[in-house]
Amino acid sequence: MASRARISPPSTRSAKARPARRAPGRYHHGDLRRALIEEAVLTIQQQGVEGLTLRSVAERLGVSRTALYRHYRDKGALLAAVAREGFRAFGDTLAEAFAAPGGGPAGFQAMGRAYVRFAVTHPAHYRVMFGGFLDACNRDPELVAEAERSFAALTGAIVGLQRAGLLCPDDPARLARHVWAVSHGVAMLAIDGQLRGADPDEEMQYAIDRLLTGIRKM
Amino acid sequence: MASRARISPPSTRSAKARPARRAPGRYHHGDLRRALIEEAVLTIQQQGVEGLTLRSVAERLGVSRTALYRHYRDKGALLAAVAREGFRAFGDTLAEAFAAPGGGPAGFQAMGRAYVRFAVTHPAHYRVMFGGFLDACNRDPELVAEAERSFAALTGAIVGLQRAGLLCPDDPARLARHVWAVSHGVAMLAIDGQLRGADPDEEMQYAIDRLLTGIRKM
DNA sequence: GATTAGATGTTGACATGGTCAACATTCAAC
DNA sequence: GTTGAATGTTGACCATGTCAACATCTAATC
Repeated sequence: MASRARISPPSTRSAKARPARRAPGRYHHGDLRRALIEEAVLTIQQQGVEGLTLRSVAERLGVSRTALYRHYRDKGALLAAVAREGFRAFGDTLAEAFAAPGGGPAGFQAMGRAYVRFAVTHPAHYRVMFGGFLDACNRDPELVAEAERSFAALTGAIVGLQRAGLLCPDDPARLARHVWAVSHGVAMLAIDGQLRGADPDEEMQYAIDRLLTGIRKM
Repeated sequence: MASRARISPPSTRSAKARPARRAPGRYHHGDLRRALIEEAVLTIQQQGVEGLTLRSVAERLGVSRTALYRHYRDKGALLAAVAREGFRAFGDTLAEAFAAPGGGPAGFQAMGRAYVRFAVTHPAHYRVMFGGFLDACNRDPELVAEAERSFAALTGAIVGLQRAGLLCPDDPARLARHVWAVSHGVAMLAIDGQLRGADPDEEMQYAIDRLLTGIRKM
């Protein structure tokens, strides 16, 4: 049950999960690499990806504006790091949600709910992960690998249900793309505030039900 | 069958749909307001929304960098205009697709296909429309009205199918949100190039089929 | 046709932001 | 302690959005 990756691991930091500023009087920060990601995430949550500036991140961490370049090639690399961390936590979340009820149909549904819940809980990560802010050059292999792992979790669950005779026998990859599209659609609308007041959790539960049984009148 | 709004009306321009540059020697452009939108769309298609700069748009139109401000309050207003035009064409496209086969189930399916086709054909518009690039302040009433009209086209189609006893009797607005989420998910994955080589049209047709009948084994 | 007000477009300037080059400080291994 | 690598700083440059002041054109009026 222990997760492999937590986005904000419980640490000695304040309850607000504020990234560590450099201790006063010290020249080195200590863990600037990590603090940069955390502060970037915070900023994105507050002001959106477009509102993210390296200078404000540096200032908030009490560090000069170019200190970042010792750890990331450029702004895109920082965003890629955010995305990579996001995919790692995302994959873990999906896998855990599926495994918790012992897999099977309950696990499948739990995974769907966890998908949207992750997006709503970590909109900054989700937006960077899927918002197309990453240049092709910034899609480092590690990032792609993490993304593949997330997708594999979904495909695996589908294959399991098919073996149990609970899902139609279409190509698992095809089914997975469809399930992903549905989840992605709900997630995007939810974090873009376009659900017209509907509750994201309930919206996704409805989507899962309709996903399984369809909307045609029986 | 005549559409109320075409995104690129057939005009005297070249086949490349290049927006008109200012005629050499002339002080006024003639229709800068419209040319700005077209050039913005072109740029977004080529370089993404983040790659859009007012200066390059102006330069491409052979106009000074601040000429834009005689027609739009700021960059956001230009994007809002792009979105508004997009929603107008989008609503028309959906309505036409539904009406062409005489409505009913065939119209519903056609509308779904048209949804994704629009996104794939006009990714720049679609991204601006749904990508969250519009500030709340830029959501002018006209834009919201056009968006509502698009959504109403979908809801209307659903109500029709319900009356014909072809769809489950859930709240039409709820059903519409679900159908929209599915379509939006496929569309976003398609224009983000995340369909792993799958054909968007076929992907959407599959989604429609599963949307109607579900993925559970019969 | 001359006048003139409003529409349209231009130039110069400024603030913000990403990034590079050169330099400073600290840490860690010897 | 010495020293090379890691880490951080300062100054500068360029691109971009935007404002203020000015220039030019169009169209309506006399």
